[in-house]
Amino acid sequence: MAYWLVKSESNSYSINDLEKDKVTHWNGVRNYQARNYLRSMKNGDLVIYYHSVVDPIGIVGLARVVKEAYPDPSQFDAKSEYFDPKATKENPRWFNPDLEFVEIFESILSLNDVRSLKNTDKMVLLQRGSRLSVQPVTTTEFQSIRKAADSRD
DNA sequence: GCCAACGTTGGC
DNA sequence: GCCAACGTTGGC
Repeated sequence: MAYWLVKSESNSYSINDLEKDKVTHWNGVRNYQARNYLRSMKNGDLVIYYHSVVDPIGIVGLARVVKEAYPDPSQFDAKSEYFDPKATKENPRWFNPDLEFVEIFESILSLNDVRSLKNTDKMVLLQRGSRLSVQPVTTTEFQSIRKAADSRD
């Protein structure tokens, strides 16, 4: 099993929205590296949910992969902001998995909180200039975050 | 609001 | 295929 991290702005799709929806198609990503990670996700992988840009910024909870990547329908929709004229149904460009809600942490782990944990110094999230909205997370990184979240209730 | 960092585009 | 210009991301 692998671990991942996804970013979302809480005013567009927060973890509370995911809790309400139970499952969502993680679509609208238009970056090739992020897409490649999305296509690598396997059923059962755990996904750290991160709220970016909008305060409070930080890690807010967990999701799980429940359906492996399939074509993002919005790429074919000329009315969608995610429309891609170069994508065809025979040769789609963008693929996304379904994620289901797992849990909301007792409190948000800020970037500084994450920095202060053991084994997180190599996390993609903390690297200078890192803008990827889908990132791989190692087992040790995940365990540090899991432990920090559990010690806060 | 600033701006560093990065990705994408397009002229050549 | 290079690379300058531009647009976007995202923390502060």
